[in-house]
Amino acid sequence: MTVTLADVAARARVSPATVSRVLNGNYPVAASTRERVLRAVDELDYVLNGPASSLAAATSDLVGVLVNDIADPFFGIMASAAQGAIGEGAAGRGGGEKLAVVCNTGGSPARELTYLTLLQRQRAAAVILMGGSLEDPEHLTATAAKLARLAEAGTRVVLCGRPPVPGDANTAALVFDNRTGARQLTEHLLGLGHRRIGYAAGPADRTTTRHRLEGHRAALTAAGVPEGPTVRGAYDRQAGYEATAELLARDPDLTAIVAANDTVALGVCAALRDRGLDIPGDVSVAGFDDLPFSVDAVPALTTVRLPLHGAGVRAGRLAMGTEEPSAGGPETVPAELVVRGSTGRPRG
Amino acid sequence: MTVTLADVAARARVSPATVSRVLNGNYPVAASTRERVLRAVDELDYVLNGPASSLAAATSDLVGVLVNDIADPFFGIMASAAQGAIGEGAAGRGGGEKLAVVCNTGGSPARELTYLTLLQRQRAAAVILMGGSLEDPEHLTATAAKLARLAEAGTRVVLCGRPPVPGDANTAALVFDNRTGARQLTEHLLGLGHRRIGYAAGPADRTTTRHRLEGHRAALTAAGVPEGPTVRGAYDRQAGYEATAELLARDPDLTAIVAANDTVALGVCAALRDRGLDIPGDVSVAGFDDLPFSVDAVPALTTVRLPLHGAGVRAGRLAMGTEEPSAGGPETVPAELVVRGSTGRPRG
DNA sequence: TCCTCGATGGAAAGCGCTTTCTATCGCAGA
DNA sequence: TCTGCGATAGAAAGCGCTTTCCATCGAGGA
Repeated sequence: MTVTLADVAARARVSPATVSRVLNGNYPVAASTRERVLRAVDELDYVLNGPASSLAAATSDLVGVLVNDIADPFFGIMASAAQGAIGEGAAGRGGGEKLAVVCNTGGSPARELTYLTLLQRQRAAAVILMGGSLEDPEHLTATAAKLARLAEAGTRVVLCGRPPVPGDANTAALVFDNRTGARQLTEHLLGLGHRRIGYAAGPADRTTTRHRLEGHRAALTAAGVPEGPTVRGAYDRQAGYEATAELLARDPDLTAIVAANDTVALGVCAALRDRGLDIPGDVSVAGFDDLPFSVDAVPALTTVRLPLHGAGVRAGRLAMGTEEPSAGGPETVPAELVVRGSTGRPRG
Repeated sequence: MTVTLADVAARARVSPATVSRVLNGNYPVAASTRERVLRAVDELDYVLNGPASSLAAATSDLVGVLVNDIADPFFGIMASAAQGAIGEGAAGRGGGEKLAVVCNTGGSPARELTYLTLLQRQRAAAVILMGGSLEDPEHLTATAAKLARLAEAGTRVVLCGRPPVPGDANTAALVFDNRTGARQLTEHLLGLGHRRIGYAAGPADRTTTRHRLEGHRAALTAAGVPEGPTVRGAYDRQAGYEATAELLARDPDLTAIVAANDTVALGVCAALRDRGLDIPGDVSVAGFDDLPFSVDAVPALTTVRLPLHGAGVRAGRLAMGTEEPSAGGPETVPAELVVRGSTGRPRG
């Protein structure tokens, strides 16, 4: 029925061992033999049995990329970059063809753990966790334990945009400098003269949410400006829309609103427009991430750029083992303020 | 070192066979025994060896979802929906925990084939191909052959947003009604009085591009209106930006531009704005897909809505086998015209 | 000319699980 | 009390590959 290694061996008049060696290319095989084997493979249209191979070799070519929301370009861009890096890495070396797959956790801790277990089952070669995580102690512990087991079993673990597990200095980690980015953004607003700034935050208990909020507050504190209203919501446009109403209700004299990210900012803009408020004339708006559509908003969004593509590539290479993690703990991915039309001086 | 089935069996004082049966739940095991086994599993923190299991059972729990561009929400939304459906399907049944993974082909035929092979290696339970495909005869043949082999090996194949392979009536297929959607869109423009309509098309040789263009032309032909300029480009914002310059150069009196999709439309809008043209006062703009950000464009984009989420869910269920494909060939997913502010009557 | 070593190829022992095929046990029917 | 059957559990044979020994064959070196 299905063609096996043995069939190929028989056709090429060699032993199964030789076929295996030709396919894996990690053992000297005479050129003529190799060619004969490859021809047989071709003629029989043979495809290696992955499970059998993984079982015998005790490794697999699967690389898992866990993301919080695959429908969000923030993750899409990083995942795409990582997948690209993993693909080209494979092309570079001889037989290391890796299957990079992305798994969508939907931000659910349970699904995250499930995927991690499934990946562990598959004896994945590497796992990349992208994006902030829930700050629930229980989940953190469970995740840390899972990652430790994975690492122990030989799976390379890479954290990308998620703080490193405390006490575990040896898994590669890329952390986004959300704090500094957020701080610069608020400083920019402060510099323009804003003193009443609302904040449309992301979901509670998420590292990304917390870090951005901390940066925001740090800027405020440093400038001696009192903190304005803050409301929390999901990382989507509707949350931004709703947050705006709430923010304005709490302080009708707001002159600026900082959003958890660009998507939320879009919702904020929509809400403002619907109330007949001008951006940035009446209220300035700022986002975060600098996703592709941000420049197309009207007015274009002031935001903080994160080198998502670059981070994804780096994560992919770390996962492939083609690049080594930096020696001194987690690497910081810098954030860069991008000023556009959605922020301006407050009226008055 | 690593815990195996045998270890669990020893601890629970049963045979490996029994442990396997408890884990797979497809054979009667006395409640007391089952409990003892489960406790042992828990105590030893046992995780099934996927490759071994797949090898012995000749099946795996992997479901591959191939998309053209994971950074594009068009695919992100569908993939997310499919993954959700596959996850919940697993929760519903007893042990059918499936690992839905998305693979990013980047629109490259070669990568598509590579992923298909890799999935075939893994003896994937199902494969979902999302989005239009390249219309190169050679690639079509190769893909069809690959899919046939997969199906033959027991992998369920689902096409979502891609035309069915000719001559293969038995793989499940969901086809988007791009033609009708595009036609309605252009009819809408025609109804508003537009007679000089430019078209910013997607990449050549792609089914999606062709179908949308055909619908557009059909509307034009039916109305006896001559076709305006058409330029092709990628499915991204920059392509739209550049296409606009070209379109306007070819016909400075254009009163409307139809874009291949919403992302391209955003680029068109940006280009128009940069030239000081009003939308829709000077030029009307229309997109396709109705991605989430379309409503946030200013003015909000007139577009054609495709039920991406629903299609993704359906594809996921077909892949799981929890829903049967419709009997009479491929299912058509309807497109719906959504009129918003970016289209209006031409001046004069 | 004999021996040693490098280059190749084969034999065979698993990798950890699933799944027949059997064996056992207890109880209902006769 | 004996037979038979349903319900469980175990034994053992692989699933298709990788990889560690070994065996073989020439070609130099002594």
